Parts: sequence; structure tokens; C-alpha cells
Amino acid sequence: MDHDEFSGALNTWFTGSARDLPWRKPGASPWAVLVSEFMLQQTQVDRVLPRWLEWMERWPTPSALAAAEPGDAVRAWGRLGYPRRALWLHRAAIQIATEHNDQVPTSVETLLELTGIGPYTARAVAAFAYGDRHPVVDTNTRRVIARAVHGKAAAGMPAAADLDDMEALLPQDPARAAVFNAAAMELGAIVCTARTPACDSCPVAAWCEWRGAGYPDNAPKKRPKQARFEGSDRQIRGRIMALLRATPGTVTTEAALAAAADGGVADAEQPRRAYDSLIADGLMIEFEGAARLP
DNA sequence: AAGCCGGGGGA
DNA sequence: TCCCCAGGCTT
Repeated sequence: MDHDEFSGALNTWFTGSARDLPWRKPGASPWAVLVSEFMLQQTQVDRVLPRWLEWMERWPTPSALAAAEPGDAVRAWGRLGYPRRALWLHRAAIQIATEHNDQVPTSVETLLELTGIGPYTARAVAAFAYGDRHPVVDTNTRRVIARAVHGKAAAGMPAAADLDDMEALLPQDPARAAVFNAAAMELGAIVCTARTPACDSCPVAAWCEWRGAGYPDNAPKKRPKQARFEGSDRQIRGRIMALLRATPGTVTTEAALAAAADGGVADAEQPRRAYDSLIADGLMIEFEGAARLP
């Protein structure tokens, strides 16, 4: 495959067809990009959009969020899911405000030291907020690489191999590289989708090894499937969190456990287990028979 | 490497 | 119903 032709075609498509997302606009601050990346971890764009707009208006800088109570961040997180992310983003804001002069770090290495930032988010911030040339690989890009480069039906390469592959595809010019990173993700999100890829409208179909091989069903390995949500501890935790978000101040432990059980439980210990785990995670503080957000 | 952590939307 | 999602942390 000619990498220049491939990236050129993908970038041209992105320029004309990409969704108009506010954190991609030239004026978006590094902080704005970082907040979007936290919210987008395992949560789709259309659900993130309204929350992100609220957050940026309320907490336009790291120090603004750092000055808030962590519970305010958790409450404002709403139903985005995985509320620990709100807690981690709040901690990251404190780290940025106090250790980095309120400026989002620029290097991948330093970004990785922030709470809640891993290999994907660190590179995404460095590439999208600062325009540095790094391979950015998320679940969409992994699938695009698996299909277009390796002719596989689904992603299955080790993460390090995907980074190497993306590095090889990445244009040398940092500006073009940043667009290519976003374009590969976008392609996976809206064309080269997991279930029903729209190959007829794919801008890089001519280079796609999977298409060239006749779409073999050669998925290397199923990813371990997540335990069902219904009846899970996560669901029960979610009930308690929903009550805490909806209640100013405190709720009694009794009320929290009742909310946990409301709707049914898989086993009798589940409400208490969920309650204790939320405390252990720092999402809830207990005192004198009552509980509240941190 | 595997398990855990929300919640919603699409097929 | 099951699958998937701009992942990261803990064990």
C-alpha cells in the first residue's frame, strides 16, 4: 500500500465529511480537548456533546474545576457512565493547576502521569491539542488498521503492534498527521463500523486488504465480552449514584441501600457490596449513618 | 492478561 | 437479546 495515497485519500474525505464537533475547532483549548477525551472514553459522541458544552461553560480552565468540590464534578457528569472518570478528571485538574501552572502538559510522558490518562488519551491530547506527531489509536483506528492493513475482519493485534502500524501510516508532516489520526478514528466511527461497515462509501476502499480478500470472516479473537449489565453490581452502583446526584446534601445509608435494591437484585449482599465499593472508590463519603457525594 | 467499572443505542 | 462504544485501573 502507498501510504501517501492512503493518508491523502483519507484526509481529503475527512476534510469534507467529518462531523462538526466543537472540541475539534481551531479555537478549542487544550483543556477543552482533554475534557472531551475523558468524556469520550467508552461513551459515544452524541451523548457527550451536551455534557461537554455545560462543563466548558462552567469550568473553562483546569483551575476552575480544581476549585470545585469533586462531588460537583460527579453530579455534573450526569449519566455519562463510569463516574470514576469524573473523579479522575477532577484530580487531573488539580494536578494541572498545582503542578503545571494551570497549563495542560504537552508531552505524552507527562500527560501519562495524570490521573485517568492512559496511552490513548495522552497521545490524543498531544496530537489534537498541540499538533504533535504521535500515533493515536482507539478502538475505531484499531478496526480500520485490522481491515485495511491486515485484511482481518476485526481488531485483534496487540496494542503495541497497532501503535507501530499507525506510526508507519502516519504522514511525516505533523499537521497532516494530526488530521490523519482524527480521520482514521472518524472513518471507523461512521463508515468502517463494527457491525455493518459502509464499504460502498469508503474513501479508502481501493486500498483495503479486507475488501481485496473478499471480506473473509477471519476475526482473530473475540474480545472478552463484558458481563451483562442487568443484575450486575455496576447496575446497582448506578442506582445509588443516581440517588446521590438527585439529592442535595446527604441521604441516609438506609435510603441508599433501599435505592440500590429498588428494581431487584441478583443476591442479597449486592446493595451493601455496591455501597461499600462506592465508598472505596471515593465516589461516596459516609458519616453518621448517612452518605453524600465527596 | 483478565476482570471490573455505566449506560445507552442499534441491529 | 446481544454487541458495541474516542479506555483506564487494579489484581
